[in-house]
Amino acid sequence: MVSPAGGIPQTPTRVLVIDDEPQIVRALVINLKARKYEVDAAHDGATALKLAAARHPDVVVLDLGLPDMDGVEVIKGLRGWTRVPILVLSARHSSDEKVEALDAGADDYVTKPFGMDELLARLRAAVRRAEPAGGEEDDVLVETGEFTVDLAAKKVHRAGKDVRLTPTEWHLLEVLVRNTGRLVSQKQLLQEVWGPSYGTETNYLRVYMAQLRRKLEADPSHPEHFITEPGMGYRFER
Amino acid sequence: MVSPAGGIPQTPTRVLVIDDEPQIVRALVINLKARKYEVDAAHDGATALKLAAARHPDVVVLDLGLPDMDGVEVIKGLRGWTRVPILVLSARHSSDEKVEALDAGADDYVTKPFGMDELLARLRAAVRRAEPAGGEEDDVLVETGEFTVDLAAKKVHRAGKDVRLTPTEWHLLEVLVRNTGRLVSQKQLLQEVWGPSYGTETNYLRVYMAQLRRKLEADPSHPEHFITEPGMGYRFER
DNA sequence: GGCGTCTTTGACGCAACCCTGACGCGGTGC
DNA sequence: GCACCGCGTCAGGGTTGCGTCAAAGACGCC
Repeated sequence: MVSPAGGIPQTPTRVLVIDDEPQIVRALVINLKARKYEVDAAHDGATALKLAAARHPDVVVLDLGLPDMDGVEVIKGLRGWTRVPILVLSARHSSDEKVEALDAGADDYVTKPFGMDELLARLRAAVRRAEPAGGEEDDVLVETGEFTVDLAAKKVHRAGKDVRLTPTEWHLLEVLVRNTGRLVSQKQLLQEVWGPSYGTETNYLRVYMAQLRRKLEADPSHPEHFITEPGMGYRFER
Repeated sequence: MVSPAGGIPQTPTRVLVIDDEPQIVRALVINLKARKYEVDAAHDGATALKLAAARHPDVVVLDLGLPDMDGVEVIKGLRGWTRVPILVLSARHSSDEKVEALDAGADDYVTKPFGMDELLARLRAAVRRAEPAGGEEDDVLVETGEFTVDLAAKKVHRAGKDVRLTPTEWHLLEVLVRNTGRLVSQKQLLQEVWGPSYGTETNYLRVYMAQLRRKLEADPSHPEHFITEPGMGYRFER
């Protein structure tokens, strides 16, 4: 229900469908594309392995009954180099087959005929748990010429040292940095930092903007990064 | 059949079984213990949530039909603070139920009656993929100028000797070290160490941080590694 | 059943943070 | 040219949060 971790526009999830029955592939592709997945399809194991290597899918849906090789071999082939979630489809209900596939490295096993809703739900579950735990750590680093803001670690670095910020200072900085280059209205700042019932206490802003500038700007009285837009709000520029 | 990933003598995998039918619980417990799993059992949702918080299982087996609360609520209760794999058991075959449980955060869904072999295979799959990705051995040893933390062996070494830590002290240290350099909020620390229902008892933190510092810092009253960020949380620095 | 260890709880001093009010300055509009 | 409004700056005081210590309660072990 919620887009994972942050409001960044997510790149679409890439699915690799491996099945030799055209009607199943068609049904899957239609349903997946309707839900904004990006879909590749393969009809045999060899192509599947090549496609997986080339496209690096986020999740694999694999039918065990392939013309050219055993499905379990495909699983092992994938597991040799990737931990991508593998969702196995199969007509076989036998317990042994399931155990074999799962122990070879499959993540889930669905027997045909399957309900599309259930399959999609299992797919969502597989993708969800493959998401990185907490640490993204890549783009959370915002740098300017004078200081660096690490949004994940909640750290500010400047001139080789860590800068100590109070909770309110940090909160204010965070809102501004998350809107780098954009104007943030005074009301929005007040409500995000001090709570929804605040909206007019612009003196708070003045005091705390001054603190931020004093701690981060080279020349606090002539700010280059924390820009005042008179009557409107503030803007953070890198 | 194979001890998961690596030759390190593994601590046993801890399973939490939640089911109100005694015979199912018995069957599961017997089979799991025979395979060297460590097993806890709960017969209702409330005890289950408490047990999960207290014992931190590596995987949860959850029957949706509980006497005191909806199984989906148990899933949500767990997902509020942990990503532990959840394997759902249910007598319901309905597709909607499956979708609801999976989307609430379950990892797998098995309908009763189930084959024990299959269940165990699915359990192995769930535990396997929850393991940390390939890069072990990098972070299991964290060294500072004064002491060394071995996350795998659960040991702390300092000045040529092992430092004795109580379970709570260790748990707190572990959370901090796994987030080296990052700020960890008081709420997150409390919930990870004491359980999801704790979030405001910051006095616990104060007491245990003091213990850690006394045991590990050169000058406990001027800590260099366990840094307080007033009003926000704590941070471990190497 | 007694003992030791670990956890929880309370009280106290101190430092840090947040709020508040006063003042000066520059720009805008009348 | 003057008054007004919005912004930046500074310093003081109330409040909160943190570190420390000590003692009681809970738990497991022998």
